[in-house]
Amino acid sequence: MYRNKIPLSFYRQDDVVQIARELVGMKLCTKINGETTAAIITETEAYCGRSDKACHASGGTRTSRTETMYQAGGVAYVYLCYGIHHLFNIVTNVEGKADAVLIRAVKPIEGIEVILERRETDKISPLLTAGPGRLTQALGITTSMDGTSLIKNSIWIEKSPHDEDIPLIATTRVGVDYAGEDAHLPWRFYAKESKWVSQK
DNA sequence: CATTTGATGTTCT
DNA sequence: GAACATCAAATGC
Repeated sequence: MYRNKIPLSFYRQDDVVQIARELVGMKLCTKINGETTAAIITETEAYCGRSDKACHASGGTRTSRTETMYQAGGVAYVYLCYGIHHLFNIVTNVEGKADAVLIRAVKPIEGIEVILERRETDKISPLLTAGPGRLTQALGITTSMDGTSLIKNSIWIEKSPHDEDIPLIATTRVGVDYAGEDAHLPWRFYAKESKWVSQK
């Protein structure tokens, strides 16, 4: 069942923007307290530690929070946003280069009942998992998973059969107005035909 | 419908 | 003390 797991070599490539593009359509899986959930990634954003003012690690600043991003690609970077929401990122590139891809929206495909329970609702709609704070709650991802390897069996990503040739929209990232010029970079990607995205 | 506001914790000034 | 990669509920048309 785990044979389609994405290898570390994928995460350690240099071009974080290209990785963000390729992640759309792949399958994000979690297994927490014995409960497995899985969802197709529909929306991502790229953050580049060296040149991008929107990145927490811009300009090479290292803090205890961002230290995870400086690890070699293939681990989870999870941090708390606005004191409430856990945001899930995938660390990329080699050790010392702090790049990451934020997962902003997914479409649930396995473990729907568990997801409904975690979200405290009984309605299946994009409100369930479209939005960076929503999908982490739905899949059970919290800051305690910060630094977790993506080739182990609590969080991982698999290739899914239909992840080629999905029409993508490239546009500007959300909520990064403070980043000046870098706020205009077209580093947000989402599946054009999917309803499971955070906003158009 | 659109817009505003309260919740809430970690980081940095 | 301010800012922050957000969400949901409340308020204003």
